[in-house]
Amino acid sequence: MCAMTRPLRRDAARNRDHLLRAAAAVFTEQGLAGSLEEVARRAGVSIGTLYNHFPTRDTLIDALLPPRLAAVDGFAAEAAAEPDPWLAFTGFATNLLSQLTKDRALLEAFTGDHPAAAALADACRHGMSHLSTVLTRARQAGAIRPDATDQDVVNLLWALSLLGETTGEGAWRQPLHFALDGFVNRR
Amino acid sequence: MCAMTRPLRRDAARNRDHLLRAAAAVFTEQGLAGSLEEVARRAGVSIGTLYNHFPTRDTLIDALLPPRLAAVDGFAAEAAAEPDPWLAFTGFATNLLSQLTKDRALLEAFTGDHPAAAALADACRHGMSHLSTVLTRARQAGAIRPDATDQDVVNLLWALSLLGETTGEGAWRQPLHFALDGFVNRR
DNA sequence: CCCGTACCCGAGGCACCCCTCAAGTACGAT
DNA sequence: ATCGTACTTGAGGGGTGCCTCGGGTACGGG
Repeated sequence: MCAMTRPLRRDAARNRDHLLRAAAAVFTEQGLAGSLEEVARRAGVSIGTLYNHFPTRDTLIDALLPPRLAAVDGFAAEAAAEPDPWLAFTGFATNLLSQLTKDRALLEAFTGDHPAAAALADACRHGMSHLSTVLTRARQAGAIRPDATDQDVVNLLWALSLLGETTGEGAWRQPLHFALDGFVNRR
Repeated sequence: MCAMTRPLRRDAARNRDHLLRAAAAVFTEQGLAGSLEEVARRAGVSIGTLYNHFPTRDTLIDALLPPRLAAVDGFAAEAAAEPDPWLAFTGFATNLLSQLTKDRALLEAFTGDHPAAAALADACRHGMSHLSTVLTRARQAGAIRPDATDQDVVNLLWALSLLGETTGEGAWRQPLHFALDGFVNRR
């Protein structure tokens, strides 16, 4: 926990850094099940070295994902600052999707395709609670139809994320726009 | 083309049948990139025999998918018989999704994940034209918002299919219901 | 019943991946 | 400059999958 461990030797620190960068690239492209040998190759390092630094795939994932979660926290803050609860919700949804479709690893982390590591499970719950907050506000303001559950919204966003992952840029934007219209409360 | 080829020997016909059944199961579970050795194993046949009957993966796929397309044609007929253009559309969409989420191979065929065989490309265009027909009717009746393109609808359905494939049964039904509401024309 | 041949088998070559470990390298404290 | 050791290396064993091909099996016409 605390930084009581001796600092890494310079070459080791460099290698670890290269590995993390390479893993980010490979996981973003191939998902969390991407090839570790490919990671080592791209890092310019032997496969043995990869296993020295990260004994299991999950330790690598855990070292990699936390930074990316900052983005989601940022979206939540942005949503909290938006006075209109409906706009807060749609803005959050759009931001989240744009993030998830850019990064296959993040999507798999959120959707739990991988029996991954501790930090990951936390992250997932964290993101969900942000979404839940935004939704609750919209619901209390009467902006969202009352028969729509949190899970329905999650499923819609999840679906469009999967689409974005396979089609690449932007195919999800119009559908999201129309679909969200279907969640408006028309008393 | 015509059945000028000598009929198969009895054991060969049996093996071919077993292979097709096994392939259907494996492709439905694992997608069109599923293991051919697994197919041979489940068919109770050697891998060599599989390659005797189907020299490439695509010949196997082509022999397998056409029957399943009948279902989609049926949905289109049902939609044509429905007097209300909006109900025709939503019914068709629901039926299509329920089919695509049951069969990963069919979904991949439609979404073109696989650089597959001739019959498949036809099938895809065929299904699209059915959808286009239903949509055009709804649009001409003024039931659907005019700024929604065919592609937007396709993308939404595609997205929910992907969701259904990963979550299994039913997670797409409510989201589809709400999302379609967003496509209603509220002049 | 017999034989030609249509068909089947499965070992084996190739490629990729996971993970380990004994031997070698190079960092940095002295 | 020297040496202990933290770190790196890459061959290698085990696994899975694709596809081929030479030898064996059994079907069915005669």
